[in-house]
Amino acid sequence: MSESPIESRTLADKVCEQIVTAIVVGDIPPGQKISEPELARTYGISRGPLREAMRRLEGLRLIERKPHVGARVVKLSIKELIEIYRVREALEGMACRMAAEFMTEQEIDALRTLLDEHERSVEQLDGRSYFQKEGDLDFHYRIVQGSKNEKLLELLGSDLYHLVRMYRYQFSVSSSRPKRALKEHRQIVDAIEARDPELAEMLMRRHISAARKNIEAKLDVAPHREGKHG
Amino acid sequence: MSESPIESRTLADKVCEQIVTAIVVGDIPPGQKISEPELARTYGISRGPLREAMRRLEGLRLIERKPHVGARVVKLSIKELIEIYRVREALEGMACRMAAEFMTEQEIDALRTLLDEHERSVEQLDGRSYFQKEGDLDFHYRIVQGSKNEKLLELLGSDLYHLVRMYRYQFSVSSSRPKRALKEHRQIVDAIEARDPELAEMLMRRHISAARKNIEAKLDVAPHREGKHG
DNA sequence: TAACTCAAGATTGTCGACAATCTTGAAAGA
DNA sequence: TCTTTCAAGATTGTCGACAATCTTGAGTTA
Repeated sequence: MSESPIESRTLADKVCEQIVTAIVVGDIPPGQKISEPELARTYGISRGPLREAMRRLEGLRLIERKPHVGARVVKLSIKELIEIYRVREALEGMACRMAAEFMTEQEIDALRTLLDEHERSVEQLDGRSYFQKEGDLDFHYRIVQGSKNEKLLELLGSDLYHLVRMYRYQFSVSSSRPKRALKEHRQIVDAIEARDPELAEMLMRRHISAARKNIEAKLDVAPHREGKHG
Repeated sequence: MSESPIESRTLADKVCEQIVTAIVVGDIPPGQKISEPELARTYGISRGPLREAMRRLEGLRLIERKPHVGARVVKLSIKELIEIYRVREALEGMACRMAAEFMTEQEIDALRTLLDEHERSVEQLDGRSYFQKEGDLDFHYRIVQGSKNEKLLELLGSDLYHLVRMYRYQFSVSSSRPKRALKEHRQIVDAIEARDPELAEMLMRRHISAARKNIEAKLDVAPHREGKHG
């Protein structure tokens, strides 16, 4: 099945992946204008595949293009971050509901194992490094997988995933209360294991909603106004 | 501001729009393999912009590409249709909740006017033509706009919109009970006007969930199995 | 007869060059 | 001095051609 490391991935795909990482971790800063010939030289390819990669980045909402003007890396705003949390609340709530129906026992066990690892990580490292970044995303990603709904996986796992990572890296937004978050994660797994879709959805929505409100409070954002300048 | 009919839309954009319509209404049938040189000749452009357009179609999930093999129009399946309804239930539910908070009085009035038009359409045409296709989408689209959440608008209005239209055209899926649907629409607007987010979300979710269950029952789909051959 | 090999054809991926558009900086005029 | 105009430069959009890969059909062999 997966023994042949299919190198038939096209140049555009590989370069796209590299640029995604470069943007997410901040090597290419937000707001930066992107010069096609320059980037093409940087990655040693022609403008053709580079433009294909950029079109894909546009689909991921990581860059914005204007005809005859050029492309620039999106600049993150608090407003958009809040909006994304609303979307996640809706989508991941539904995913959690369906995970309570369709997740297999093995997947649930693996989820518990993951939470045990997180607990050790929280205790040892005072909850700084892993858990707050990729680890938390791991948990959420697995639940989305457990929903067995490929559309949800596409939207959350492919479209929003990179943006969420970008925010975490650049704004250092993270649960800021790892132990509380971990406890909520355990409650969610309990609900899934109990095959209680209603409860599972409610807990996930509260979990994400709490994170959003935490950010709103921290950054003193009036939630009912549309702050144009972040 | 908006007096100059900016024709600076690129070739790829215009052709992309044409191909979207061609796919949605079935001029290019599902499963059809797409030949780049042929399509390029058809629309009188070169392969360069055509490939850009196709990359965009891929982002809209209207075609699927495999490296070195080619692209083909997605073939719709009942399974995917059901999945989309789940996504819509989650996303439009949230949109409706937020619309109850942020929609302006003018927008609510316009929504009522739209429903009046729908009612006439339902009475006169026995609910066949307009209401069952674009009209219903109008209603849902306006509520998403009313949420004032641009991410929701992106996901529902740009990404899922064309797929939903495609299903409507090709499977003739429509509420099949226009009067019932219209009544539910009115209830939703009532909740929005009453500024009751909880109720608004619940009604919208029930509205979409009912449509999904209706399809499942009609097409005799076991909702808990993953039917591979649609 | 069935399965395998391989070569011809077609298709996609990639490249470099030209044309159209936008941005800039300086020069001219009020 | 400030505003306007315009031309040079750079950047993006478009095109045609070449290279790499896949698909196909015929031919060969067990």
